[in-house]
Amino acid sequence: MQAAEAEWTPSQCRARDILDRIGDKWSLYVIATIGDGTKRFNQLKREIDGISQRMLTVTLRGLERDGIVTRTMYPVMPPRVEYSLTELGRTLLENVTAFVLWAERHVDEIEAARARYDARAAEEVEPFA
Amino acid sequence: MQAAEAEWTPSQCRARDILDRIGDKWSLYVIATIGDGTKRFNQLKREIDGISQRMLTVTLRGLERDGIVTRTMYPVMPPRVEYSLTELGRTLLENVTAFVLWAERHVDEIEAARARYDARAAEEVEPFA
DNA sequence: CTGTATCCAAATCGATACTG
DNA sequence: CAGTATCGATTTGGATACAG
Repeated sequence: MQAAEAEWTPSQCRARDILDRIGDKWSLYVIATIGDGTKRFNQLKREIDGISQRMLTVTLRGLERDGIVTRTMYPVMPPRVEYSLTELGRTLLENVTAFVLWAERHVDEIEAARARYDARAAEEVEPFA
Repeated sequence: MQAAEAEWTPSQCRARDILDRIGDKWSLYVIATIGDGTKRFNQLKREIDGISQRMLTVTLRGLERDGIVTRTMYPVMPPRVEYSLTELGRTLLENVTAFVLWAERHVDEIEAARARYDARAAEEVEPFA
């Protein structure tokens, strides 16, 4: 397709499906919320605003499959399951944290940019109303 | 909503909608593909594998609105439009790049983890087949 | 070339009910 | 408590047609 394209692009490399996974709706939050510690299922559910039981399960399974999260089940009643990051997961956590910090640092700047953009768009519709 | 929640979690902070934006399907690739340079619309479309015209437009508008991408239009025929990162966008690019590099560095490890997980899952269905 | 508009298919997601 | 199963609503996204 892009045989003439000598340059490397992220969307064409082998890491694509890994990037896609992290780019899903919840993985980033799950990783950030587990953090350095150990968390139980419902604890995560409470702390991640808006996530449904289903999506937490699906996301955790995906991260477990990728070797980013470990799942430890204690065969007691009621069941107790603990999640924490693997060593690999903790290297990813550094990136996630950097990213969250970036967002925090620039939240005002971005909201201002949005306001400017929206005002500009409204103006173009009604220039001098 | 979460007034009783004293603890800070990334999913409840003001940066939430910013993180959500970057976590969409294409933003990361668009940012990485524009990179330090300047790219035209169809150039991006060619280099980002699998993106449709519609989604490239939608993603670029979102990034432009957030002040991450600038759009420069030359009023010629045929139209020529160039996209590049703003200063803010370039600070984000650093995070994106770190993230892409992380994925590249660990792609083998993750694929191995996936294979292990899948083998394990198959085993549990047919323990000694 | 760089879009916008419309329509439709598919994936995603949340609510609910149920299980060990 | 920690899930699984199912279903319907919503969202997303691709294909197509068309415009400046």
